[in-house]
Amino acid sequence: MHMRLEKRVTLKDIAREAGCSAAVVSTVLNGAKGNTLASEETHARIIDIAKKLEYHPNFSSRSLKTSRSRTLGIYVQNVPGCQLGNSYEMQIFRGIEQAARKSQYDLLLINLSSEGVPEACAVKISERRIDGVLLLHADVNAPWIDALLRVTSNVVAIDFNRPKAGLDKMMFDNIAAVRLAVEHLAALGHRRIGFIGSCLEHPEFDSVLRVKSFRDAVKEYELADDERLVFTAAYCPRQLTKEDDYCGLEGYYGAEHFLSLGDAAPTAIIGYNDLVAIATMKRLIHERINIPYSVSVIGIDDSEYCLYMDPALTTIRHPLVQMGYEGTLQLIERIEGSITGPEVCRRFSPELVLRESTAAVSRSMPVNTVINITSKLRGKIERNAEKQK
Amino acid sequence: MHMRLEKRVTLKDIAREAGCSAAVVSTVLNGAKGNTLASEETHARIIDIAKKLEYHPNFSSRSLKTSRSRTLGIYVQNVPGCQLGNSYEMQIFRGIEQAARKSQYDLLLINLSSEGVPEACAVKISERRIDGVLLLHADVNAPWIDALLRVTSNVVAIDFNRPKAGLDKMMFDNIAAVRLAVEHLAALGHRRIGFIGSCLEHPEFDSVLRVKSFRDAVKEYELADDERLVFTAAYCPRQLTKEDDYCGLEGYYGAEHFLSLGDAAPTAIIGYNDLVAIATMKRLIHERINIPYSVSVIGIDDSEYCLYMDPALTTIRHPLVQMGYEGTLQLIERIEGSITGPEVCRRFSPELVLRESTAAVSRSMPVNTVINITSKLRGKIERNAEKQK
DNA sequence: TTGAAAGCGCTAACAT
DNA sequence: ATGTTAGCGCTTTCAA
Repeated sequence: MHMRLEKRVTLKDIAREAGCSAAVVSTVLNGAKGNTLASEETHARIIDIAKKLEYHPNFSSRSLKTSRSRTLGIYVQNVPGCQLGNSYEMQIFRGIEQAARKSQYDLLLINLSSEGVPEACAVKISERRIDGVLLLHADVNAPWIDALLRVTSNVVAIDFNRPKAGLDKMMFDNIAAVRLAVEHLAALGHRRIGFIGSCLEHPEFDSVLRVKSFRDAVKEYELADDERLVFTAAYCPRQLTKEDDYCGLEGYYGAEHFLSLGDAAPTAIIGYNDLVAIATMKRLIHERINIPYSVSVIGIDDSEYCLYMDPALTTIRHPLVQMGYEGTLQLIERIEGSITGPEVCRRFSPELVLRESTAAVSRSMPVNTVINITSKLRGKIERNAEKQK
Repeated sequence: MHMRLEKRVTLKDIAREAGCSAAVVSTVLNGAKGNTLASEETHARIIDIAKKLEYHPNFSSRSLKTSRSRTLGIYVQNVPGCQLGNSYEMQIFRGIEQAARKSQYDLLLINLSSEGVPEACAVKISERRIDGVLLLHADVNAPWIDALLRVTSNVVAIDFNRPKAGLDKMMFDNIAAVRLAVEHLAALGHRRIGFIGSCLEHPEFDSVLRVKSFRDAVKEYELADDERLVFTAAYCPRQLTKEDDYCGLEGYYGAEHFLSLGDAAPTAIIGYNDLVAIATMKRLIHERINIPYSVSVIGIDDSEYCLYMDPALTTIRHPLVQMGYEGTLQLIERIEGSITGPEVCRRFSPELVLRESTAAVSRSMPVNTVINITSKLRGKIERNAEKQK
């Protein structure tokens, strides 16, 4: 019972039914390539019959003929130990799917997480005549990318920030993101803002950029320019590993560091990502420090966890769905040849997501800070509704 | 520059180079179908040349000939408003990917979240000669499923619990999950356990099953059998909507209900899923109730949020990766005809994930319960390591 | 042990 | 306006 072999309807079937040749049917069904080859009448008749017979073109056949497959490959770089990527990727996927559907492309999953061989993309291009590839936070400087680019120029990298020539890139504007966080806190009256960066030996490009942006923003907004307010490996009690980093451990150590500063402690803390900010919050809460009334905390990324924290974490959001969407449209344009120019590199603007972990600077801590949980959940509902568009 | 049209190597190229016909090359490269048709020598030579020329078979061509595509379709049902599905699906995806890779199948994304037409699966089968379909928590009773089953029997539903004939199912053992939660709490000495079920007008099959399982487990473990300890719509101050449910709002109301019970309040609470348990925790924390020393809280599902809660939420885990993996192997066996029997329905066992939100029943609340965050994070690290296998 | 040939379903150049 | 034809790359039967 493994295959129901009822014969599928082909062009020939339609041709027979319509009393014409398969070629006519083909041209009619493919939109007649501009010129109205078939007569009004046959045209209508063929369309009719195709519908009646529930005709679906055989893509293999078409692909064999045209060397195109109307398929986009998705390659997600496996970031070991990173569990948080999940919802990230899914959001980008949503954008990709929307754009692909709109343009009638299908999506082939080339790599998600497994021990995927790096040359997988090139292989799929060869085997399946994939038309192009979407790279999700891939290490664009890996040698296999160059090999891939030698095979095709239909490659778009989504959510990666390293400079790299030869492919289109959809990037998150890290600089603007940090500036937005600083701006938000400054507007709330904070003057001493702490920043917790990555404590890896070789931090990701992203986090380096964020630390730098913070220092710039501090100057721009004329805030306390105190080196102790930037927590990085120098202050970290030990060299962190990748795993520590994915857990946001620097948030823990960073909080302790800031706590040790006494009067010089910041009144607001920016985590270089949400996980760090969350760990920071936990450490502060254990110290019975009220967030946000004693210290404000803000993250970057808007991962799903933010919403379930208590208080819910204010953060800076990537427009991930949009990045997926635009990246896919870009790729399709390349494929269809309407873009032939040099690579484009679009930078997507961050957005402040106001929740409960930031507040105006204040010295008095309210005695009871029971926050109605429904207000928080309401936020999620609205966000969902908006996402459903 | 939209396509590099360097000609791909074909069987013919190899044949020419090897001085034999394409037919021989084909048989050799396809594993010679058991019998050693080609001479030892030509065999080796052909393999060699294929490697040298970096030959990759053209799948379209093969598919055109065989009507098979070595492709599995993935259809993820769009559950409106449900953001939490993300990491769920990704975990199942991982399992699917592993199995598919192992068996050399590729994965086509048929539907993720958009307004995907329900007949999409059947269309892809027709157009792309997809060999089978994986349904992720789809509503198996939707009419389009029947239409699909009329086209193919190569359909496996993953993570769905409604009874349904005609397709293979990989299901989560809800009954065992609830029993496991109860068992864990009972072992900790709890005798009055509260359960918070869904408060929807028409709750999902899952949650109904979980409530029922709870009542059974209460009898089995001879716990306090007090109707007030089962919070469902009857006690809910208002009829909840789907969105409220996805936010776990019943956890909020459930906690209030239990709080109002005074001496009859439970010493431990089970949320019918993690979100509910999380909302319960929040409500209790706002009431300054210590978790786990005054009240234990446990969830079901093991969503990623659990780990970032404070205290980290003890829960019952779905073996999602495994369900994806096994479901895919099952589908492939169907496709390849090694299974022709009636549908199988595998039920996957839950697993207790011990974190910090449950503890032995106690009347004395410790004054200071600062938990070292590193122990918690350590848990994540180990889990990650284990997942990397 | 190897080769010739047919054909999967479609497209596109060319002929009518 | 419509038909004929060749061929995309592969598998597979049958013949040599």
